[in-house]
Amino acid sequence: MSKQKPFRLGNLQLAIMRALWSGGPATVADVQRVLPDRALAYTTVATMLRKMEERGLVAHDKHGRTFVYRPLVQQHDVRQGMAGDLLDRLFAGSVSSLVSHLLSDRDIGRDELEKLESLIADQRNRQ
Amino acid sequence: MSKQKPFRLGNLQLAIMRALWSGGPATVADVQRVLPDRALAYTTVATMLRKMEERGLVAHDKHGRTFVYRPLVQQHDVRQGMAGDLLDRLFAGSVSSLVSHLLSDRDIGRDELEKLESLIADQRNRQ
DNA sequence: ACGATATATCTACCTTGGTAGTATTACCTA
DNA sequence: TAGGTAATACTACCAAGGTAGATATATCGT
Repeated sequence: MSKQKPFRLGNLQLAIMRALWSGGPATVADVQRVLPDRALAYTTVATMLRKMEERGLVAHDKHGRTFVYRPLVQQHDVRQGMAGDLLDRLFAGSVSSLVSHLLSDRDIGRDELEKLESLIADQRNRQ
Repeated sequence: MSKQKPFRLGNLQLAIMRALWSGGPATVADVQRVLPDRALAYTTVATMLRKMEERGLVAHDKHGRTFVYRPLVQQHDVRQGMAGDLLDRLFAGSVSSLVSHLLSDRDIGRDELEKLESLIADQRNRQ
């Protein structure tokens, strides 16, 4: 578990990964269409996907002459990497400190709170 | 509260901010000396501090002809900004989802768990 | 068969973080 | 007062994220 380097993804790269994770393999046009609000040029998306392929984040298969991209890294790993990175760099590894900041800044619903409670209860039983 | 743009700080910038937050106002030499392991050239630190001043992250006063830098942004705000940013970009705002990833990836001590519990209890009572 | 459209490739540019060398200037000390 | 030291200023460079234009090419509908 947990030894890949910490996946420092930019905003656009993350948006693209999200699109691929949730929507499955997609062409450049697909990704462009699904990208939220941001009206990006087709070539911008194409260029970004090419750069991401170089970095090993995605891969493509050819359907006819069209590239169909798919994610190579899993959402879980990216989440793990980036969250752990932030935790260490900004909160010295203290989860409670991180959560404390989040709770004080945001409105958290009752259901979220309940989920948190049961997460912690589970963790307790596990130790 | 919470409307400043999301403070995207790099690694070195964060390290420098941490030094200023915890050690108080400092000269370039101070910061260089205190920076962990990384043996950076004096001018590297100086350049970074100048760039950070342009961005409004720090400011300096003159003691004689020596610059003494101090933080302009608070640790709390940076934490808030970066944590909230990550939360939205990667976990669709779900704190429980973030915590779930963190708990499954790391060894959390009993004391941390207890702090988390009481944080959540407090939040419950507040609603 | 032809033209419009979709697709991919290539190239270029800007910004920011990061790193540092060189040059200049002020200051202190012998 | 001359020379070393420490500080700032200036400039340059690289990598990566992001953005897109221009160009070439394939494909599809009429």
